[in-house]
Amino acid sequence: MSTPIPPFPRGQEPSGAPVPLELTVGPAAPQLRADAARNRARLLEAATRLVEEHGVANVTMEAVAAAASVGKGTVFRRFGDRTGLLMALLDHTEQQFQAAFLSGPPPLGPGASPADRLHAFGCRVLREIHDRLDLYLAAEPDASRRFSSAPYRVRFTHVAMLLREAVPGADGVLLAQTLMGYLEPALIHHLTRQCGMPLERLESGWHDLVKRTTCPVSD
Amino acid sequence: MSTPIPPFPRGQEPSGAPVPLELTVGPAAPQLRADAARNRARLLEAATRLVEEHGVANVTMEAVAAAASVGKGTVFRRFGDRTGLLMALLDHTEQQFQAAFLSGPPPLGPGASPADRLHAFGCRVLREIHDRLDLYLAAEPDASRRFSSAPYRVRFTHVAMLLREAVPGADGVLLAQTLMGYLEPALIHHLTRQCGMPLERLESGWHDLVKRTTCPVSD
DNA sequence: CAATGAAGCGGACCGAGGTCCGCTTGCTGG
DNA sequence: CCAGCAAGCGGACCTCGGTCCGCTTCATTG
Repeated sequence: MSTPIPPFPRGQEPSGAPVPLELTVGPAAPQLRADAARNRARLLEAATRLVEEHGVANVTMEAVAAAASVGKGTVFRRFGDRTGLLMALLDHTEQQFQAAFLSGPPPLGPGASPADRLHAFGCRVLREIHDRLDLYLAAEPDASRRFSSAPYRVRFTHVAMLLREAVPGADGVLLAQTLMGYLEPALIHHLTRQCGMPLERLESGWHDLVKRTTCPVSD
Repeated sequence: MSTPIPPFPRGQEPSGAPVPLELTVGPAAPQLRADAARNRARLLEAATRLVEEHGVANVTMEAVAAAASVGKGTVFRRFGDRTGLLMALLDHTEQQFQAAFLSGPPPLGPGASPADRLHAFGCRVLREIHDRLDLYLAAEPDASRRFSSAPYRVRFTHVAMLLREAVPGADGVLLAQTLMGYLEPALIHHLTRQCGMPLERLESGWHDLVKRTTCPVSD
């Protein structure tokens, strides 16, 4: 039961504010000191290289630290934990994706009908995760944080909003969680790699799911 | 890439047969030697006690071994890993539940309509998981095995069967995975504990989801 | 009942994630 | 330019899950 927030390791954090440090998408980066920013960049570069050389499963935190010529403690200070580091590797893509569905052109962005946006959203996520499946699997936070991570919350909120618009009477939050569940990396892994399904089938499944979800239901 | 099957630690396993060792529901228990069976029982008893005394999060494998007066290696030999041990703690309940929906009285068991059985199934699972949430959370296997565990497969197969019956035209497998996703311990944890939703709302959500899923959809 | 070998046992050992804390360094205000 | 100090650093250290392998014990067979 210790404070789970890594950015302020020694003293108490200044106030009750969470100060998300590793925002992974967010407006105000915490304004790193010059050397810290340099180390952060070196770590991300080293991690990227190691991941593509040895596969994410064989990349240890110590190895990343060594490859970046940095102490192990520095990695944890910067990224909190392994999940944080791996999520940071996905951050750039994530930001582009968020921009696309928040303010990009339709059908993903505003301008199309909510249903159409949902259809586009799922397909985009399916493809994105499918393309970098190992990384997404490894970056998956543990159960208790799965739903609190910044990227998840943004996606979830978006889906919930579209759903409320498309099917006003329903419990948008629960339906949104259900739809989000279909897009879990672990499920995509299971269906494509363990069951051998082609991605197209998952896409059809998504379209079907959206249709069923957005169709009005009696009672 | 070593053999992930723990029951045959030294030599090669006799054939290609998986021989599930920790069946966690299954017909033929592997016929343990007398001392092994005794140790298994002691371990389960010790684990149960430690879990209710200190909470599952604070129970280490070494502590369980010590409490059962057994070597640490024995715990791993018997249960494979921590997840295996925790799943074994849920096994008894799981078997009862399986019996109930496979051959018990309606609406859970055969005799009711597939839709009614689905409704009953979800509510039962929600309540069961809700009642022992911490244990279910801790016993959740890692992503790559979530869908391969015996209990999951049994439940999933059941749901898929009911769905194929209730809505013949659809992709039963994908719909079943979607419904199963709604019953994930991690999601139930998030909604009830982190969002503060009452269980009744989750149940309503399940009913709604089943309705939408089983309603015929055009095109 | 004795021999035999497979199943089981235990605890030393290992690797990796994560923490701690004394030292260093880049910023800032005087 | 200097002093002060918070931010940052690094690597020893800890914990815990998981493995290994030589020894023991149970069951079986003749």
